[in-house]
Amino acid sequence: MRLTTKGRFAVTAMIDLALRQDAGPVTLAAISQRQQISLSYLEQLFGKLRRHNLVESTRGPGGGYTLGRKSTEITVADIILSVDEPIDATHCGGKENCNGGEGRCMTHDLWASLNSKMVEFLDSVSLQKLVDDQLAKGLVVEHKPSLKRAIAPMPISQPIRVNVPNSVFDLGNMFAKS
Amino acid sequence: MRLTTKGRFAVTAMIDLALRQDAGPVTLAAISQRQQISLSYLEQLFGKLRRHNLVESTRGPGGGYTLGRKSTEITVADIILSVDEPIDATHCGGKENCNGGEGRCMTHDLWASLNSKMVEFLDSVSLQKLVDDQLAKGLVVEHKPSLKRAIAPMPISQPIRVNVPNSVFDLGNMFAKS
DNA sequence: CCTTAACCCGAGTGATTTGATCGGGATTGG
DNA sequence: CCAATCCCGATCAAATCACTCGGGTTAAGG
Repeated sequence: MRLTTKGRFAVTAMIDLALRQDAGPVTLAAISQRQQISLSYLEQLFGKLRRHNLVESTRGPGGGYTLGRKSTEITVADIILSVDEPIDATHCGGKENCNGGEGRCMTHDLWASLNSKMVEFLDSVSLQKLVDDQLAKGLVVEHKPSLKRAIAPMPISQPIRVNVPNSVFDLGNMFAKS
Repeated sequence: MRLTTKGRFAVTAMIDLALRQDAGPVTLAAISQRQQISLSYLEQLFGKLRRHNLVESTRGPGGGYTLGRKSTEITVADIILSVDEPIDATHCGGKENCNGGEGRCMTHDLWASLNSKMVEFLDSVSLQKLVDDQLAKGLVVEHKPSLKRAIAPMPISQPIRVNVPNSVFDLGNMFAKS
C-alpha cells in the first residue's frame, strides 16, 4: 500500500461526495471548487473510483457522481487502493528465491505483513465514519438546488429553493435511502 | 504521513540492526548484504535516522551503528517519519483561510485527523515488538565475531552458529495486537 | 606513522509518479 | 439543437525514488 497525497485527494473528494449526494448526483466541477482540486485530476481519480465500483456516474446535464454503495460499506482502504495501484515493494517481483537461493528475501514477508496490517487498519475506517466526523465538527452542508435527477424528487408544487445554507439535520434524514 | 518503500527499507534495516547490535556496532555493509539494500541508499537513510537520534554511529574500523535508544522506545512511526519527511497535503500551506475566507479548508482538518490516526497506529508498534516477533518465530541471529567495540562481550564458550538464512524474517504477526 | 575499515556528505541520474493542462469525444436534459 | 456533464488519452513540468559516484573524515590495529 502506498499512501500519498493522491489517496488523500481521493478520500477528500469521496467525503465531499458522500456529504452531498443525497441531493442528487454531484458534479466534479463542484467538488473541484469546494476542495480546490483540479477538475481534470478529479476526472482521473473518479475514473479509477468508477472502475472499482466505488462511484456511479450519470451523464448529461444534471448528472454527476453518486456513491456506488452505501457509505458504511466503503472504507478508506477501498478508496486508496483504487487510486494508488499497488506496487511491488519486494524487489524480487514475487520470485521465490531472490536472496541467493536461500528462499524469499526478508522484504517480501516483511512488507507483505506490514501491508496487510495497514490495509486492515484503513479497512476499519468507513467513509460514513469520516462523514460523521465532519458533521460532528459542525460542518454545514449547503445543498445545491435540487434538479430532476435528485434521488428523491421534491414533494410537489414548489420546490424548496433556498440560498441559505441548509443544515444537514433538516433534510438529511428525509431523503435518506434505507 | 507518507508510506512508501523508502520507509519500508528503513524499518527493515532497523529490525536488522536491533537484532544484532548486542554484539557491537553493526555496519551498513552487513545490513546491505543481508537485506539486499544498496549501501549508498542505506547511508542516506541512516543519515536521517541519526539526525533524528534513532541511531548512533561509531566511526573507524569496528564501527557501525547502534540504536539511539532502547528498542522499546522506538516505534515504526518514528522510523517512517524520520526518512519520509512530512509533506503538505493541504494545498493551503497551513494558512488559515484557504477556502474563500470561510476558514480552513476541509482537506486541512480531514487529513489532519486521518493522519493522526495513522501515526497513532504506527506509533503503537515498537521496534522491540518486531524483534520479539522475529525471535519468537525461531529466527537465530548469527553474531559476527565480537570486536573490541562490542557493547557486551560474549559470555563464554562459542557463539551459536546456525545455518539458517539470515534475511528470511517472518513478520507474520508483526502488528498483532498485544 | 600507515593502512584500512567504516561513517559522512553532497552532487548527480534515470525512471517513475504527481498533479495538471489540453483537446477532443460521448451522452443526455431541456 | 445546445449545453452540461462524464469520458479518455496525450502530454507536461516538477517532484520524488532508488541508486550511484566521488570524494571526504575518523579511528583501530600493526
